[in-house]
Amino acid sequence: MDKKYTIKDIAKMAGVSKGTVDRVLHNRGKVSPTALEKINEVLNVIDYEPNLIARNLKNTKVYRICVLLPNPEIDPYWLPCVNGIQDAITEFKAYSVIIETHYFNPESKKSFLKTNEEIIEKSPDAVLLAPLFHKETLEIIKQYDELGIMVNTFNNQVESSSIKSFVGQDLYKSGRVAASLMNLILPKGQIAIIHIDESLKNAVHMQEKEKGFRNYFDEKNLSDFSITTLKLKHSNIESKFSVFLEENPDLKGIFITTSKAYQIATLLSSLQNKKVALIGYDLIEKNVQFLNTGLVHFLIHQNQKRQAYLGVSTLVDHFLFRKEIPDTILLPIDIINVENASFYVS
Amino acid sequence: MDKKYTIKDIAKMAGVSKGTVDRVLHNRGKVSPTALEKINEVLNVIDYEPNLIARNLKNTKVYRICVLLPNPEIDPYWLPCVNGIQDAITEFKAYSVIIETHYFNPESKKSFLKTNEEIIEKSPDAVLLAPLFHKETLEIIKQYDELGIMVNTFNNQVESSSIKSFVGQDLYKSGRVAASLMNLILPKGQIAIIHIDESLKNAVHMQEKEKGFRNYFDEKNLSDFSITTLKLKHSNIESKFSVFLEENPDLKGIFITTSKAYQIATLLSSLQNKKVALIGYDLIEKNVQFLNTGLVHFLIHQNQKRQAYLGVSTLVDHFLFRKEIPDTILLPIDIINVENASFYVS
DNA sequence: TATTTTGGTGTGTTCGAGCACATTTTTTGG
DNA sequence: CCAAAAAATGTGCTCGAACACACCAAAATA
Repeated sequence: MDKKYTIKDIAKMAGVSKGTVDRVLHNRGKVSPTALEKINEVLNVIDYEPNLIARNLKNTKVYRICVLLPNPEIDPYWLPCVNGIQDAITEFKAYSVIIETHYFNPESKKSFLKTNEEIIEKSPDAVLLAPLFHKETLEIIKQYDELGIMVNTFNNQVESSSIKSFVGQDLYKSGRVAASLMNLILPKGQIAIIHIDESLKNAVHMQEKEKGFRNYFDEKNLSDFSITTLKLKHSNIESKFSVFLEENPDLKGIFITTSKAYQIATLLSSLQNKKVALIGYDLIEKNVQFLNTGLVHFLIHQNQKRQAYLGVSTLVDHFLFRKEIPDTILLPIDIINVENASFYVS
Repeated sequence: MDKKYTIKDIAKMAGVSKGTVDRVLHNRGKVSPTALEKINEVLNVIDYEPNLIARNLKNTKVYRICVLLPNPEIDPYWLPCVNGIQDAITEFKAYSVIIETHYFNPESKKSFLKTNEEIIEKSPDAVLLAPLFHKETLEIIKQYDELGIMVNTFNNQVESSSIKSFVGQDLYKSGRVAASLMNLILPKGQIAIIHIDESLKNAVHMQEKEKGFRNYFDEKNLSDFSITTLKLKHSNIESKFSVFLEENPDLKGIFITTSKAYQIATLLSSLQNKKVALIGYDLIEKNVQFLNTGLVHFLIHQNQKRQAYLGVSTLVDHFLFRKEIPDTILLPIDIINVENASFYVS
């Protein structure tokens, strides 16, 4: 159990050459029954594990992994992902992999398609993408599939047999988690679900969260609550939200399904006498600030950094160390309040 | 940026031999200023990263890492740690490391010392230990230090310059997290902090949590709360706790500082009309069951599995890949309720 | 019987870093 | 100026797996 055996050791023990052992280990045939038996006997006794380091040294192929995600300068939501990818690049720079990041404009399907064309030009071994646009994603996945390029996704789930793996969160469940926390803060009253988003690209995301949130209250038969949905865009937040507040003076809680909770918190902070429970998503700086001031009660951590990191690292582990790629990696739904936030912000 | 450069490439570019490049890279001296300059010029232009795989291949030393922790058959609290170590063993079995687990009886200082002697016999390169007994730990750490054996710790923090690293949680902060959740569940009333433990070995653990818990309420000047501490042992839980309940009929919440919340929950479940908020530690099966039935409101996840895994993996990364070992790894204080529990139980 | 085809086996080289040692060049001192 | 010492540089081997290829036998074919 102590020693690490090598092919040479096995060869010596079985009284054959390392070439024969190698043929047995890889079922390459051309081995006599006598030799096969002798080698198998040895293999049954010892616990042979091929040295991964030596195995890889011979492999001079440089694997190329392209990551495709929205430009974080346009939407800072994606900044943590870039950091996660950067971590992976640093970690794996000493190995024969090249990890490249490509940005597209999250407001433009055209940009998404164009960036994919650029990636295909580079003929990578795998791509990791944030498939914001459903229809377009299916189109380009078909192309990748034909070219034999492996496709992994993160953040958004798209059903396709050509997608090898998905890293993300169970959004429905995360809506339920938010609901359970809201239920804890409030004994009863009116709750608003607010979707803040520029385009419809996150529609599925937000809907799943809403479903989970509503389902929690439905299931519990909590008739003391009434739930309203409100859709906002950046351009109309202030006006539309103030109207909503006026029309619903008894509003007790708000669940914001995107990372823009700070925008609602900002508006509420100007109305001193308003006391509304806020639950939102993502540990971006502005949100954490409002967590500290007490205006935001809970944040749900989507851990995009780790999503992106895992998306890349499973690919690297696959190419370099022949590890299996899991179909789905669902990250835990971390509950964050002011007391434990500091351990999650990297 | 694309190609991975090798020492041979650098040698060719600088017009010298790979031996000279090697001497420059390792400051081994015996290099003329002319050669040094030529090589440095090349190094400034390209981005050389030595191939970790090749570097390690030459290193035939088999590193031995011994892990020392309480026998999980005596205290199942340690079962997740064993799983974490098992994960590490599986992951690293193809590398030149041997990871061994040694158990001691958590009730016996003698057993702790004896197991340490056994480990010293094996002359490992590093040990990872759960330092349950403070005084004894300092003793044996001295021995390890003299033998040049690296010592890392997890679960319990012990201050010593001879300890290279600690993986665990900020217990004070975790007490505060528990308090913040309790404060959310209860508007006011009496709260009990219950320590359930057979021996005093976890005294520091429990005290720190209590400190954090009390500090939260002190800081907020929440005079609507009164906090009592109760110490229990397995043998007297039932009797002592029922007496306590009778004497404190207005008890509204209980914070259990160990993983034994299920024991309190069991007792409370027999008293139907009692409605007390329970917050405890650790996602052991019985605790999660009570989370599901609603008797336990929150659990704080100490993530022992990951603690143990990280304790081992940082050592392996250090020996094999020359990674730095961080002084302290503080895992996040995960807040668990019935809705997100399933993502954390491994 | 001579020659090709197989089946079975062992040998040798490669990967990149690291280091020991051999070789060449330069410097020093008598 | 030459020998010896010192400095600088290059060569060659090693690690373990993987695979190409060389080799030798026995069997199949001409």
